[in-house]
Amino acid sequence: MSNPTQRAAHAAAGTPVPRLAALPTVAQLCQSILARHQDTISVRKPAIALPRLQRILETAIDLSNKGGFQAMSLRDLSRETGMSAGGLYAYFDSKTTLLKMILAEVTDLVQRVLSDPPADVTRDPVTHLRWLIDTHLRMTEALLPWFTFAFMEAKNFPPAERRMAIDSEMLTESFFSAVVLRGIESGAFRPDTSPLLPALIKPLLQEWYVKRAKYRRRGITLDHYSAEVQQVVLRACLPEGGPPLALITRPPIG
Amino acid sequence: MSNPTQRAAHAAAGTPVPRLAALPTVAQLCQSILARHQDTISVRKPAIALPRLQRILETAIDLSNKGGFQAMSLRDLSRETGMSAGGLYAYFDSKTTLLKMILAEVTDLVQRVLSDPPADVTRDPVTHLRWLIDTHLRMTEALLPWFTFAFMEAKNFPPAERRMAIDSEMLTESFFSAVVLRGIESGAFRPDTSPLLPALIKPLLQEWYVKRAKYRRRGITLDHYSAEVQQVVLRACLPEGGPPLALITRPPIG
DNA sequence: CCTTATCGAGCGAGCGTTCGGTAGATATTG
DNA sequence: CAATATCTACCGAACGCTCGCTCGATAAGG
Repeated sequence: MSNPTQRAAHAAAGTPVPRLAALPTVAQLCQSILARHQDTISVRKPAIALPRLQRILETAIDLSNKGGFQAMSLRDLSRETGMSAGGLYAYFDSKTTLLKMILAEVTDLVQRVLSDPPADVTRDPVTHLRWLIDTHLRMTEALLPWFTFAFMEAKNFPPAERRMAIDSEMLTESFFSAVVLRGIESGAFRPDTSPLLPALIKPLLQEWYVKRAKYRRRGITLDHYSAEVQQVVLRACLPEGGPPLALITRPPIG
Repeated sequence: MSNPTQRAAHAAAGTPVPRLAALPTVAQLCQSILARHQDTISVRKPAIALPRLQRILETAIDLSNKGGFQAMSLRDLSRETGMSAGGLYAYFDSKTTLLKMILAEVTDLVQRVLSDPPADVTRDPVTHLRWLIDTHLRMTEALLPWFTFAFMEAKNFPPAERRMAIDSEMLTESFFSAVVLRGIESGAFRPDTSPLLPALIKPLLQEWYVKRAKYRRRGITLDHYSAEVQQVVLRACLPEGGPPLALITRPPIG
């Protein structure tokens, strides 16, 4: 597959990527949403508001993920949550607000997680790039319904929210852009690395959660998928004669 | 960027990819739809039916592409086409049928075009793979609103249509799979080429028409994008030491 | 007993769809 | 070739229904 010389060179590229910091739980996301919407949520006691809000959001996401947000009626949501139509309106003032709650939280989460890499990751661009890819994949895996929702609904937005979704995407791309640029400057990446590469990474990451069922059916694990995407991306930007990329995989979680 | 030895090797990989056969015009697509739905379209004279149907479909696609198919009411469509609500129903028997008309035509088109490569393209896997990528991109570019529609609406389908969309996607992937496999067998591609690679190509092609506005804003041309995707894909499956991939571009149309 | 949280019937608007009606083109007839 | 009959393509008001949302009534806890 590769000669020993290649195997010896660029050994750093084979180093395991550190695991991402602990992701927030769904309850923590809901707490954040609750805090952000104090003025529109009329229920005051957190002990009551938090579990109710969580149930509403999770149910709304579930219902939306089959058939779309528009197709989910508040009667559906009422039946499925066990709350009345009026009761729901203690937690949001319009159906659109409900959508914005979820979306804002997801985009905020992406920014928070990707902008906070462990110190030892940022030392070299190869590790940093691999960390970004792997972390994004693991984050979407852990909160799959939330990201599926965000992806599926972002397209049919009123202009204001659409703009928010676009900005969020640009931000994600900018994380990849920055690392690729740094890699080129430091000589770790080939100088003729395509400036389009950062834009091409995003759809490869989205593919994982958008087509999740397909990869589950085929028995592809997250570790496997992550390694393959890292491989494709690194082959596009690393100089030739590097280490055998097939060996680049993440250590099992533990 | 690359040494002369590399430049000499695998010269075939730098050969221009033949252009795709002429794509159908929108009028031809509508004619095909008209033929396929003779029994549900009650207007008999083609001289009347064809331009009307085309106006209806193009308007429906346009309206759907801002806000989604569900959000487009038949009153909107009626106003925008200048036809009455009842008049529209001479061309489809339900709103869902309208959607199916467009979708079936798009998936059929993909199959027809991708399964019919020029003879000289199929000789070697590298050229064939590049032709598939380039042709898919050019097809979606030529019929951008149709593909945007198909992509955006495929998600929120009733089970039967959803299955159709999935099958269509699998078919597209199978074109890439077949070529990659043939390339591995013939020794043109590295034997450890990821079996996931064909699945990863699709999102890179979708990216072009889904985010068309973004690339237009950045001044990225189709030729440029096509070349970059070819580069990323080929780097993932070609053995090292091949020709300088940056030189692989398509000849200008003309 | 007042505050807080929830209920659920009901409102107006808008949806996809239908259907009786009609103008104009086309065919038939004497 | 005029007169009549038929048909074609379309109109648009109206129907039944579901939607997001409201609001007065009600229940529960301190």
